[in-house]
Amino acid sequence: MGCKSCDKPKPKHRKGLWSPEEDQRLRNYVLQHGHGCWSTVPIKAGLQRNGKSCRLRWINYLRPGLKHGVFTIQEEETILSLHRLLGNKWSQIAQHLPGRTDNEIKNFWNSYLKKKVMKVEALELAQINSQLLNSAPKTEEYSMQTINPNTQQVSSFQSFQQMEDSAVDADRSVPLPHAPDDKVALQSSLPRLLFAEWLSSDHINNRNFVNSGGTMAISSMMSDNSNPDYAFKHNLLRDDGQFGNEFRSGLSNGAATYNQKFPIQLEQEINHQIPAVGNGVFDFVSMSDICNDFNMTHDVIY
DNA sequence: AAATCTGACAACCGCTGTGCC
DNA sequence: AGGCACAGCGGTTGTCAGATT
Repeated sequence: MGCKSCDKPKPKHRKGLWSPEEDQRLRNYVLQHGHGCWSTVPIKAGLQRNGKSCRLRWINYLRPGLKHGVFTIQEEETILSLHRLLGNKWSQIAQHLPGRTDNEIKNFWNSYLKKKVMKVEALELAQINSQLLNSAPKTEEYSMQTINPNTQQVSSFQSFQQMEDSAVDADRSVPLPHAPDDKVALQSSLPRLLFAEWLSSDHINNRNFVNSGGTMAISSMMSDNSNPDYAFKHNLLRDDGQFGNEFRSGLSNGAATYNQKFPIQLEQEINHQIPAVGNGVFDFVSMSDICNDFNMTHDVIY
């Protein structure tokens, strides 16, 4: 004895590429009636497809207003920036590229952009290695004079434009100062580092990042959800102008260290070093300040 | 000229989230 | 509360055309 649902004859759905006639039927139907419930569309439109397939075909190919063809340089840069910010969130990336679908962007990334990024990162890594070999610091600590703002970042979260530029423009090296008086100059020359996971989708969707002078800063949304409007800015420079231990550990251990260690460490420091707040080691800043000060080409989102 | 390789794109599959009953 | 249907998403696979051997 079988159950009723099992006895239902399963309709044979066509698979594979869509024919022009199928496209025409689907287009006509949706334009006239709207899609409503997609599972009923193929029946009403007289198609041998399942609803899911119809939905996908409409969204990715037939929907009015879609762009097809080559991605522009601007679109490419947007995808790179947003991918750094959001990761493989193709639908969210697609929202910023009118006329492009998530599927199209995903394919473009997998077939072209990913390779391009990997190539540049490999180049960057080789450059870092050769610089480290050449500078040969005497101790485990990195000498302030040998740190190049373009290369002190771990390659995986460096601005794509910076990576490309740094490969051809060695003059960007900024001599790093010893004296605290030079701290401001140093801070204004260094890129900021902002982790995407600390931004809400509202910040991502609604903010334009504009330039103003910069400080070397790690900006973090507080993990305390009761205070969502404030972030913590950690300058990573002690008052003597040297990098703190956190920065050195980030440098020597790679991106994972930043990502995993800093929120915890910051919380500990917030709890135990409150007197430091406001003197240049820690500063409270609003999330909007971070967004307004952030520059997509100078600073780095990870 | 034929076989093979490669890249780009289209479509499918499986999982998750959401709303409704 | 739980089951179901549906939409949406991201990873993967299939297909095809052009390039290469």
